[in-house]
Amino acid sequence: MARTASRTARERARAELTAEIKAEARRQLAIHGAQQLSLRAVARELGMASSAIYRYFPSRDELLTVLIIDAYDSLGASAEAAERELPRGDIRGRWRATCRAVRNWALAHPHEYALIYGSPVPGYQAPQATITPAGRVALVIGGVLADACSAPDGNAAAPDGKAPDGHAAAPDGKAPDGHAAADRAAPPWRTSEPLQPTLAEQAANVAAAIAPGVPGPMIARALIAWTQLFGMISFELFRQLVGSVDPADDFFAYAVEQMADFVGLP
Amino acid sequence: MARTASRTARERARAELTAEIKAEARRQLAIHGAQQLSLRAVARELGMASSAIYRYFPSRDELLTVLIIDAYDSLGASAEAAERELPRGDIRGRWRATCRAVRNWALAHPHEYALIYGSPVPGYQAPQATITPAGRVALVIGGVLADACSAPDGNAAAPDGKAPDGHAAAPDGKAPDGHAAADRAAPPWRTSEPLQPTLAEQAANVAAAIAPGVPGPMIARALIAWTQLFGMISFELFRQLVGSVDPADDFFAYAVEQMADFVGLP
DNA sequence: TGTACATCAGTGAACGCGCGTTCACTGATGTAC
DNA sequence: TGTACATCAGTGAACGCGCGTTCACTGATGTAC
Repeated sequence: MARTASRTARERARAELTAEIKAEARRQLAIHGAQQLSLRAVARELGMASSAIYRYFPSRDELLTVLIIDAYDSLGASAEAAERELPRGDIRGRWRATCRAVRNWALAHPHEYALIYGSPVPGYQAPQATITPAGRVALVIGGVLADACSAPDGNAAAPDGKAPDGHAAAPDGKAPDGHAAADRAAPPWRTSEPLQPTLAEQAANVAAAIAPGVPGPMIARALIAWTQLFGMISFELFRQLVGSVDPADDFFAYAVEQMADFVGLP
Repeated sequence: MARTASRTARERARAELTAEIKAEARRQLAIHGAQQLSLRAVARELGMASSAIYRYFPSRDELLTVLIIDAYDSLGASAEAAERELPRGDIRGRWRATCRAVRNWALAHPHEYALIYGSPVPGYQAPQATITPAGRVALVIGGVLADACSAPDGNAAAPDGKAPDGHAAAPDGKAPDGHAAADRAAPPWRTSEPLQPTLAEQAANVAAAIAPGVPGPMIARALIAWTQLFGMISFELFRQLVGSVDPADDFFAYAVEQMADFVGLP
């Protein structure tokens, strides 16, 4: 008992310092960018010898990798938490919440966003360990798409047996939030041209990985919306919208609804 | 005469070396990225003393600025050249050509693309001189939008007096390239909700700057397509599509057509 | 055309700096008996 | 509970490196008369 207590005491000290190093590294990131992340500067700021960092991270690149994984996980957790709060049947609400969570996280952590979605650090090869955390947001979106397809106005029953709430068509043929009911009657991806073979195969692979049961054209449109979402956020963060739609709040909200329509979400 | 000749001789030598320095700097950019761009390395590679560079560029940041301006100009010139080749009436062809030119340029000059559309270099503030070249592609797109609105199936006469060629509706109610004629009868931005006040104002400003006469909702949709285009290219270049739609050629072509429909181009 | 002078390109040494990483070391913390 | 030993965190000096920028200089090119 005393043994485990003291062992965990040392381990806890270690965990705390590891966290402090990461926190300071993130702070440096915010000031100087990923490529200038300096172990010496981190150590200096923490009041310890630069060589001490090597007790916690074997090299600068390892520290960078951990920061990348943490960033993906932090973003993924935000998106998951936001999406989880909505009733399963509120497909559009879940889409909206996910998009907003991504943007809010990006605005709150601009340099961590740049670290994972900006230009890659030259000479740095992202290791295997980043793949799973990098996919978390995509998985959330995939779930929304899958539920959209298996919802009552789709082609199968909702998996959780709940009816989608708050989205019955209004008597004037418009949804309560003002979207054309025609979108619901004939999802856009049903009326557009079929996909080219290569794209169809890629879409099928994506569906198998994150959105089982979702037809190819809807996946293809969702991929367009996906690149739009991150393109818009990147432009906002990297000051490419200054002079046009800056501040971008209204534009963002508009784009999220338009893309929901475009993908064919109810 | 002899005086001007000899003066231009020296000036030409200067111009040539300036170009060589920029070329070598671009090569370094491709290997190490913008932040690691080193005047010493450039000089070394050119076989001259590092101090000699200062006869041509007053500082590292000035060199970076010139590279950025060159990159915007090179991209802009590509887009303009590609778009210019198509008949004015072929709105969708011009849109397509512009999008393709942007992607092709990005694939051919990935590090220059990263320099202008990647994460900003920390501590580097883009000077005034970059603004005009940065807007060239946007101007091309603006022209396409403006012509789309003043075309015969729009609400005014084509400004150059030429009728759009090759885009008469086919008898089956489909356009020759398979897009639903409904798009043409009622452009999507006519049926969607009105814009929020802030967004409407921003759209009006954008229209005034690059696409006179284009209605706000079409501008807003074009801005969505704009961010989609660059988001897609950035994801392709920054290896964010690996595992889904990589290679991205088919996906790109698909997205370009879908976005043309989305914006409401004939 | 020839000479005296001014301009300019390019040199090489030096400045002061920060970096990642290694290494032999000191002390404190934890473990086994 | 106390002692002998092993493990581990943290130190400080040193390694070799590359960087941006300055400066006094040499020699070639251009200019004025």
